[in-house]
Amino acid sequence: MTQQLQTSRRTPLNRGRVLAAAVALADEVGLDALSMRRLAEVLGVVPMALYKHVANKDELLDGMVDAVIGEIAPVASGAGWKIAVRLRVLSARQALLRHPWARQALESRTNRTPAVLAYTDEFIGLFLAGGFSVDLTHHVMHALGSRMWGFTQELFNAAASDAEAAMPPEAQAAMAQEMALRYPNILQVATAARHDDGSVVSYGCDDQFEFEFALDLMLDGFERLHGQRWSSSG
Amino acid sequence: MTQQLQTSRRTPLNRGRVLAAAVALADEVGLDALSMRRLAEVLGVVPMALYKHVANKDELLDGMVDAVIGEIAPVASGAGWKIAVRLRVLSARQALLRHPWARQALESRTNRTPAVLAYTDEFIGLFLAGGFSVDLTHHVMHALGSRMWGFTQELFNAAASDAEAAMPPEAQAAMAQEMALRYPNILQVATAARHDDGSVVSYGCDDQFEFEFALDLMLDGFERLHGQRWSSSG
DNA sequence: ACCTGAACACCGTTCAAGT
DNA sequence: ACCTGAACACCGTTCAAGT
Repeated sequence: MTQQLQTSRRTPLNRGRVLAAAVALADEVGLDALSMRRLAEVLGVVPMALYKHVANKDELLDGMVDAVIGEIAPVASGAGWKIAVRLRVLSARQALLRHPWARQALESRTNRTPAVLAYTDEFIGLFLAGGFSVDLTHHVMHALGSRMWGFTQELFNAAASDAEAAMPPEAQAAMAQEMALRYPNILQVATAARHDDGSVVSYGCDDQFEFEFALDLMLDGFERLHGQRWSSSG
Repeated sequence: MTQQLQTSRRTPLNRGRVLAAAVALADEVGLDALSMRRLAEVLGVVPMALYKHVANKDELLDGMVDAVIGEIAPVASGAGWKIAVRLRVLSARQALLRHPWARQALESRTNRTPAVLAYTDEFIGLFLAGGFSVDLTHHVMHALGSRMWGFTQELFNAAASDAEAAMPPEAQAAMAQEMALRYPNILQVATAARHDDGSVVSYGCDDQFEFEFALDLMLDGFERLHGQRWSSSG
């Protein structure tokens, strides 16, 4: 504690140290618990000291997002567009999975940082290099949306089924009965899909499988449209 | 002001009035500016008075989401699964477009309210009634994700291009030149796609077209898999 | 039964001052 | 050049008290 404070005093703050500490703190406590004041405390510094290195909290978040994007593997060379896009998306997914807060940060940002723009530009380049028209590429990018970053909005998040797992058995049974009565279709689909846990809702699915299922569905669709020289004007 | 306060005193608060006021306030000022304290002020009441009608802010947000879901048109009867799903999604989209904050609220929620579950259950029912296997329906629901609610994560949001539109012409020109040098692919795709405004980034697109393009791409994919009796196990 | 007042433990950020 | 202290204008929420 005192040790850390002294170390901090010795080596002065800089933008890189602030961002690295912010990423580490968010990894540990989540994005909602990341405050300027708490970050300052970790760095052994008074809150206002941070404002010499980042303009405000928004810029801090931008810097954190850029750091995560820096972890995405570069484009595979020599592969066809479909394989290259697939690898890039799955690599982005790995980086985002290492920093669970990054998805929320990416969603909340206005997102025009150089790293975001560079990633997007390279991504578009994969389709153009594959012979896609500018027109089709544009719609394809919209259709992919956040899937470009390796994530999508899931139906229900993990927190709910974690809470369910913590419930006493009789409460779980009562919930299952209630679900069966009121929401029979959900129960059917969820029960068929459950893998490791016995949750009533559709968590405990193989997220990676679901993600690739949807990604491949879209890529196959893009391939088909490209093959038939699809155009939005006709 | 005094008038409003007196009216509020006459008719006591109840959950419905609190929720209606919250929806109206969020419509007006956005979700980030919606605070318990500000809502109380609008209702001419002290902040703590709200806590007799909603347990906390999370429950308030759940109630607001439920109110928006209540605006979604009921399922079309007698149509095939593809048309019924399409109509339902586009109706949800209309409801969400009327309340721009609802998307953010829906994303942030743990989302297990009765209204969310009921909507999801009916939605799943459309595929099952269309003859989809439980297995395929499960993956299809994951693939749709938030598209079920009529929205998807866009690449860049409107705020950025609004800011750009407010920039002086020479600054816009400088930005275009910078984009051309650094991000030529983005510029190409964005320039080809611009409709009404002259923005350098990909806003000013026809959102409705883009949404339906992606939705139909997925529905066509689902139809194809269903037709070939696709199963995840083989 | 319903509402209030005061308080607690937080936020992000500005401003003037220190070294 | 970099950091600090005090302050401002906010949050959500608890608790004991009022009517």
